[in-house]
This record gives sequence, structure tokens and C-alpha cells, in this order.
Amino acid sequence: MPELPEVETIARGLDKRVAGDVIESVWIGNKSNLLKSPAKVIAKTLEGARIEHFRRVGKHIVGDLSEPGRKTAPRAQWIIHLGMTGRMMVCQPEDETAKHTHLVASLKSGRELRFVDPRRFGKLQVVDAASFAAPGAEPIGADRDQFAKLFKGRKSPIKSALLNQKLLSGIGNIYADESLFRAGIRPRRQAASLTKADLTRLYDSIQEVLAEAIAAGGSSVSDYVDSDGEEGFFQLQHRVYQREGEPCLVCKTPIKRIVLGGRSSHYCPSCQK
DNA sequence: ACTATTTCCTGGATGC
DNA sequence: TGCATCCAGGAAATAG
Repeated sequence: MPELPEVETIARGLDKRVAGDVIESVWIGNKSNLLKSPAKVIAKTLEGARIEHFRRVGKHIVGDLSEPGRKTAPRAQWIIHLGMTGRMMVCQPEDETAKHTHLVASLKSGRELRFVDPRRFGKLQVVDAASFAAPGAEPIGADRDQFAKLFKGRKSPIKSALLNQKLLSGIGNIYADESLFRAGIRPRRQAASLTKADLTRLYDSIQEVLAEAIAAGGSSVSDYVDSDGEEGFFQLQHRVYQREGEPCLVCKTPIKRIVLGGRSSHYCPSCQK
């Protein structure tokens, strides 16, 4: 599932390959639950636009669009959320159309950008230029004091707070579990109960885990691949996620799995307090 | 202002 | 082999 490191990898890949290209025409399928803007509006906004850049904001891919020939004339932003199974693929027109293809943007270079999403938890929208903002703080390089304040007075489990995109935007189930393991904090701990030392370790763990995961090209669980169809390999470095029953890499205690807010949470009962 | 629960959706895994 | 059932989960909506 695409979280911050996967979305970062995909956005960088897309930027490298299609920045500067111009969208000539757009086809949108009929599955409207994916669309946060009306299909007509999306098509009209994308058609004729030049893609200045693709980049990541939270778990969103943002495409900055401009008027062709006038790079400095901002036009709109194309916002893509991959949900659980969404993919953005750079294809040749003759490439076979994958099942569950919901949008195809034909580019001036002759290539196509395709959005594919079997489970349809993804979202597509267009917004005014420079108007898009993630609902919460950017986890990478967040201010330490601001970070600590996010959890003040929160009664929910720290794991749930980490998944709350309105607090931090970008952390999902994998990196929440992995960060909590490295920080030695149990997922069920009430967020407000974290000491200053806990928060410092958590902050550092998040920075470390996200940086390592980005360097590894993300985690390929489920069917994640980047915009080149390449798998990431951070899943090989997971210490707790999806390792229920397997020995902790530090102390050999079997990793436990519990369900918090309907989400699997994995932790070492010995290393995490 | 929070928090907890439900909903959306398909494919892969499991069980009989 | 086939068919039914369950499960994964990001985030919005709903209920408390």
C-alpha cells in the first residue's frame, strides 16, 4: 500500500519521466467514486496543460500544471491519491490496457499516463493552482516541538494518532508499526501518555524509517510497484510489520499482532513498552 | 473538539 | 475443481 515513501518514489519517477510534457487528450472511465472533481472538469483542466512537475504532498501526488509555452502561468493542480491499490503508469499507446484503468492522459510525446486502481480507494481531483495543502504536518523534517504538541491531550492510541492524516500526513500502517518498534513504544499506548523522551525517540525513529524506506524505493507489499513498474525493497527490512509469530530481530520474542481501529498492528511485547 | 465505528471495493487466500 | 466466505486497509462519513 502506498504510504509516504512509496508516493515519494512514484512522484519522483513520474517527474523524471514526464515533467515538461503536455497533455493532449484525456479519457476518464465511468467509476465516479474515484473522482473528487467532476469528470468533465478534470478532463477540461488537464487537456492542453503542460506538466511542470510531479511531487509528493502527504500521501498525495501533485501535478503542477501550467499553460504550454508560458511556464510561469500556473493553471491548476492535478491531485492524485493512490488509496490502497492505485498506480500511475507511463505507457506506450500500444501497451495493453490494464484491467481497472480509470484515466488515460495522452501526452504530446506520444506516451500515455494511466491511472489504474482495482480497489478504487484512490481519488482524482483538480484544484486551483498552488491551492492544495495536506491536511496535517509534513512528517519529514517536522519541527520537534510542533511534533510533540500534536499528541498533547490525545486519548487515542499512539498508533491511531500516527495514522491520523490531520496530524501528520503521510504515515500509514507499515511505517507507523515500524517507527513504534524502533522507538520502543507499544501501539496501544495512549498518545498523551508519551514522555518527552518517548516523543524524541518516536520523532527520530520516524525520520530514520522514512529516509531508509525512500532510499530503498518503498515497500512492495500487496502489489506496489513504482511508475517504472519496479518493486521497492524496504519490505525486506521490516522488523515487525506482517511478522506475526516470527522472532523479534532484537530479542527473539515472537512478534504480536493486535487490531486497533480495525487495523493490524504488529509489535514486540518485550522491546516495546 | 475528539474519538470510535462503519463504509467503500476487489483479488487473493482459505475452507469445505 | 468450484464456490462461498473472509480479509487487507486509507480516509471520509457517521454516530456518540
